[in-house]
Amino acid sequence: MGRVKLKIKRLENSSSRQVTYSKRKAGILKKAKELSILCDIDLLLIMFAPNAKPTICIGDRSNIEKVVERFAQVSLQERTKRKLESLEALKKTFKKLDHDVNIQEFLGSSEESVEASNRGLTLPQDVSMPSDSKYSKIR
Amino acid sequence: MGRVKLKIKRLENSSSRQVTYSKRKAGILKKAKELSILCDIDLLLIMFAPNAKPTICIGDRSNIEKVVERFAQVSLQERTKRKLESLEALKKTFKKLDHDVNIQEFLGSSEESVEASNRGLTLPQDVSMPSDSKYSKIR
DNA sequence: AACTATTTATAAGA
DNA sequence: TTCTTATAAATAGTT
Repeated sequence: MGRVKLKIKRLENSSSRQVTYSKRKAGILKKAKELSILCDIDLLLIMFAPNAKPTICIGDRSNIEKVVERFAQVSLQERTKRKLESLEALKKTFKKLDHDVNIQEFLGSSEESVEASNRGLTLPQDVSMPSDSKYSKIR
Repeated sequence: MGRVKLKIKRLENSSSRQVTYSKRKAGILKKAKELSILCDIDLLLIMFAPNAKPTICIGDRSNIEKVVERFAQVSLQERTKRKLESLEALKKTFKKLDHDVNIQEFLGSSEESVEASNRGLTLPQDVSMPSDSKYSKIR
């Protein structure tokens, strides 16, 4: 939205990146809060901008620890599956809602991974954290 | 957006709540992904709808465990502060972007809590989880 | 699942 | 940073 259509790729100009972050952060916080109220859901949104304090938003239904606990209850395999499902949903959304398609490069192809996940196979190494580990432990 | 302006309160009709959740979930996932790409930030969004599988979205910059770990690194006091800051930002946003004000009831008054948090005092009981606890432990 | 009238978010500019 | 405004995008109710 705005005077021109924005290409969805990293904004290279540092100051416009900052300005865009401020505006869009406010927008997504609003959306998150509205969604949690309208649809009565638990929700957690965390944003870590470089050189900035983290921004944390939770739904009205619960406190942040409860949401993190619920997340921790989700098994590694399940988490991977959910992430891939969201990716698939995103692809659909970008196809439907966008006139443009250039963001789809970022989404990549994950059909194989989804299948693998459904069979419980070939989980990527970089998400192989046991579901009962201490998240606070630095690796 | 839409034919009429929606009041931001729990949708009591179960089926319209479902429909709204589907639509807005897709919208916020898209927003989250765009923000993470445009502004190059770590981001985690989790939504738990009743009777539905959790929806998980992460930014392009990192894997989900990294984001949770970073969150775990944030101290209890800091987390409380960040949440309250987001609340304040939300209030501003709703004042600016909305013509309506009825959501502000939900946001409540937290100025006192922010001050208390700044002094490191009177943290609410319901967020009093030690930062080094295991999140996976059920309470 | 689609459509479309409207509201809402936001990119650029002041 | 804050406000304004033109325009793009999201979405509520409808089909």
